[in-house]
Amino acid sequence: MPELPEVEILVRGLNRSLPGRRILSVRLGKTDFMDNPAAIERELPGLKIAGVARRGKYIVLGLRLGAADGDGAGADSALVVHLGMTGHLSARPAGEPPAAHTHAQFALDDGRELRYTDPRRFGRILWLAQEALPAFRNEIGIEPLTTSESAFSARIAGRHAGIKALLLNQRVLGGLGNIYTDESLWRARIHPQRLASRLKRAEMRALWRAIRRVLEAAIRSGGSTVSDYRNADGQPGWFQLRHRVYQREGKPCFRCRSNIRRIVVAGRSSHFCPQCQRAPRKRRFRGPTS
DNA sequence: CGTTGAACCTGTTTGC
DNA sequence: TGCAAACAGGTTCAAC
Repeated sequence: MPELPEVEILVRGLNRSLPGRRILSVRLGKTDFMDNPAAIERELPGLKIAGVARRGKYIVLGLRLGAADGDGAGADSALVVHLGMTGHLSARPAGEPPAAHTHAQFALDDGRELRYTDPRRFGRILWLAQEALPAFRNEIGIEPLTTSESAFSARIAGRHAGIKALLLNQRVLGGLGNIYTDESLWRARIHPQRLASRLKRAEMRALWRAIRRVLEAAIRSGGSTVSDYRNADGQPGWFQLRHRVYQREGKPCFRCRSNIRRIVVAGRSSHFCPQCQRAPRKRRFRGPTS
């Protein structure tokens, strides 16, 4: 469910009610997707949630030992959550029966429980001490919404790799997934199989602008709900109604009415307009020619 | 460096 | 109707 816009909307929602709450106790279910479940059970009880932030697709709950109320700055440690494909995080009344596949429950001091639910368990949960936070943040690439175009170019230009693979690489750019990669490439009129090193300067600029505009528009629409995404209040997003290519195979392009196609690029379903997004001359990895 | 395919796990949709 | 295959918002790792 989760790419940058969905995580951002969720983080904003969590930030409306979590800061200042204290974690009373922890209950874990299946823990095979957690880095160190014992540390989570040991460290979290008694800590206060200072604030909720986002880094790429990760949710970072800043935790603090002290009694001083928080503005989110200066956390002593953090609970870091990645939603994978099907993860959900929400605060529910403690008396409410947990949804199926709820694997973590954090009892709060206001009668609610912060619950993590994830049928496929492709998500990730870890606890990081303050000293480990900078290294964690550095593993993730630039933030699309708060970084300059020149920083983006520096990370992309000249690299001998497919542009789709680069945009999906979280060490290059933090937050883009399959939906927003396809949507951005369509807006920039760049074929997903193009090589980054072959992009012209104008194309790089168009791509950067497309990424930012798509992400900002998606956030304004509350994110995309393709199947089961819900925000902190349990509400779906609406940006899926504005998708131009994602899951629109065989439907007409919004610009030229050509039929949208779907091929596999970088191991992922990739949707594009064959007319607006011209294929590179030398197609990579073709079968024998006839 | 780069690419591909498989693996991780469950649920839903599609096809025969 | 029933069962199998395909597919899914993500990441990681082995192999080449």
